[in-house]
Amino acid sequence: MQCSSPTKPTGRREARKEERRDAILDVAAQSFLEHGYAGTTMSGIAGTLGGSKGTLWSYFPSKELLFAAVLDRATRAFREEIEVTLNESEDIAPALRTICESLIGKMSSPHGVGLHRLVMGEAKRFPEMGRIFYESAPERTLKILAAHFEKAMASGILAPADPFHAAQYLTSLCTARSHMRLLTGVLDGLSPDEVREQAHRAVELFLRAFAPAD
Amino acid sequence: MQCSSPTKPTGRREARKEERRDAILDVAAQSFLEHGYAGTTMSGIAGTLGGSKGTLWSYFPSKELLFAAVLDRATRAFREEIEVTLNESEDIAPALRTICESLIGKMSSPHGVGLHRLVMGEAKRFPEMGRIFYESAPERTLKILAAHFEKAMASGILAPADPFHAAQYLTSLCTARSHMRLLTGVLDGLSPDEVREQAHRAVELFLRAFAPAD
DNA sequence: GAAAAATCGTACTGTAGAGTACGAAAATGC
DNA sequence: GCATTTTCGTACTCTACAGTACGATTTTTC
Repeated sequence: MQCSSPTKPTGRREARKEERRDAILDVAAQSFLEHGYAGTTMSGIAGTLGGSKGTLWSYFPSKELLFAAVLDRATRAFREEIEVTLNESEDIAPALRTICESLIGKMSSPHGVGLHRLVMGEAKRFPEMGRIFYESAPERTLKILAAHFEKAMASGILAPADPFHAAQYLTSLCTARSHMRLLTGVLDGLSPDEVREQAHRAVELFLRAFAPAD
Repeated sequence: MQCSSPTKPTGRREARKEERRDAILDVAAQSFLEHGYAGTTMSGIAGTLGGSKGTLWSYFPSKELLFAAVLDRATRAFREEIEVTLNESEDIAPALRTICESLIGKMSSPHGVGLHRLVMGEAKRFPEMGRIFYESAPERTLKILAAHFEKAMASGILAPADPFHAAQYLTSLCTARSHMRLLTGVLDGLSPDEVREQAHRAVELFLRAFAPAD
C-alpha cells in the first residue's frame, strides 16, 4: 500500500522508458531534419544513441512510425507558442509586430527550415503527414490571427474583408523576403535585426493594404 | 560533297540521339517530379522507356547527372516565359495582373508544385541545385519585376522603395492563398477562376500598399 | 550490302540499409 | 538475492537498387 504515485503503478521503469523514448526522438529528429527521410538510417540512429538496434525497434517498430512520431513532436513545438494576446486596443501594430517576429524567427530557424523541407519533400510519399502538418502549424496560426482580424474589422480598425485571407496575406508578407532563399539554401539564416526589420515592414505594408477607407 | 547540313557533319544519327535524350528526360522528369529523388529508380526509368539499362547509362552516366539534367530542363521552362511587356503607361494594374496570373498558374500546376517540392526536399543533399533553381526561376522573375518597378517608382506611379523588395512582396501576395496548402498536399490544384481571382486580389493589395503618398 | 554505331536483353556484382534473432549483460522490482 | 524486464552486441537475412558486362540485334551511313 505504499504506492507513491496513484497514476503509475510501477515508478522507476516507466520514467526511464519515457526518457529513452525522448532521447531516441531527439536523435531521430536531428537526423530527419538534417538529412531528410531517405538520408536517415535506422542503424545510424542506433549508432548515435550508443544503443543497439533491437532496443530501437522495441520502441518504434518501423522507420515510418518513428518518422511519424518525430513529425508529431516537431510540429507540437510550433503549435504551442503562437498564442499572443492581441488586446482590442486601437493600435494593433505592436502586437502584430510581435507575432510576426516570432513567426519569422521560427520559420527562418534551422529547425523551421528543416521541417518545411522535410514535410514538403515527403508530402507525396506521406500524404497524411502533409495534412497533419498544415493543420497543426500554419493553419492554427492563421486561425488565431483571423479571429483577431474579425474583431478588428468589426470595429473599423481594418477594412472589411475575409479575415482568414487577411491572415494569409500577413503571414505571406512576413516570409516574402527570405523564405524562398532559405528553403533553397541560398540564404543560411537571418540575424535578429533582419527578423525585426522584416516583421516591421510586413506589418507596415499589411496595415496600409488593409487600412479602412476614410 | 553532298553534305546537307554544314553544322552537323552526320545528319540522321545526331537527330535521333537528341530525340532519345529528350525522351529519357521526359520520363525521368515525370518520375522525379512525381516521386522525388529517392523514390525514382534508374531501372524504372529504363523500364518505362522500353529500352535497356546500358542505353540509359550511355546517355547519363549516373543518377545524379540525370537528375541535374532534368532540373536544368525543368527550370528552363520556367525562365523562358515570364517576359511580359510592361509598358510605362500610367495604369500598370492590367499588366501586373497578367504576370501574376501566369505566375500563380505555373506555381500551382502539378509541374510547379512537384518542382518546388523536389528542389526544397533535396536542397540539403544537392546545395548547388538549390542555388541554380533559385537563380534561374524565382530570382529571374523578381529581377524583371524589379526593373519595371524601378521606373514606376521614378515616375511616381509607385511609392519609392527598394524595387527588388517590392517584387518579393508582390510575388508573395500571389502565392499567399494557396502555396502552402499546395505544397503540403492539402490542396490539389487551382481552377482558372481561382487563379484569376487570386492574381486580381494580389495586385489590388500590392498597389494599395505601394500607393504613392498624396 | 558491308562496316560502324547504337540499342537491346539479360544476367551479374556490390552495396546499403531495413528489419530479425538470440544469447549475454545490466538494470529494476520486491 | 532472485526473478523479470530491458538493453547490448553482434551476426544474420532479405530486398532494392546503382552500376557493369557482354553477346545478340537493329539501325544508320556510305
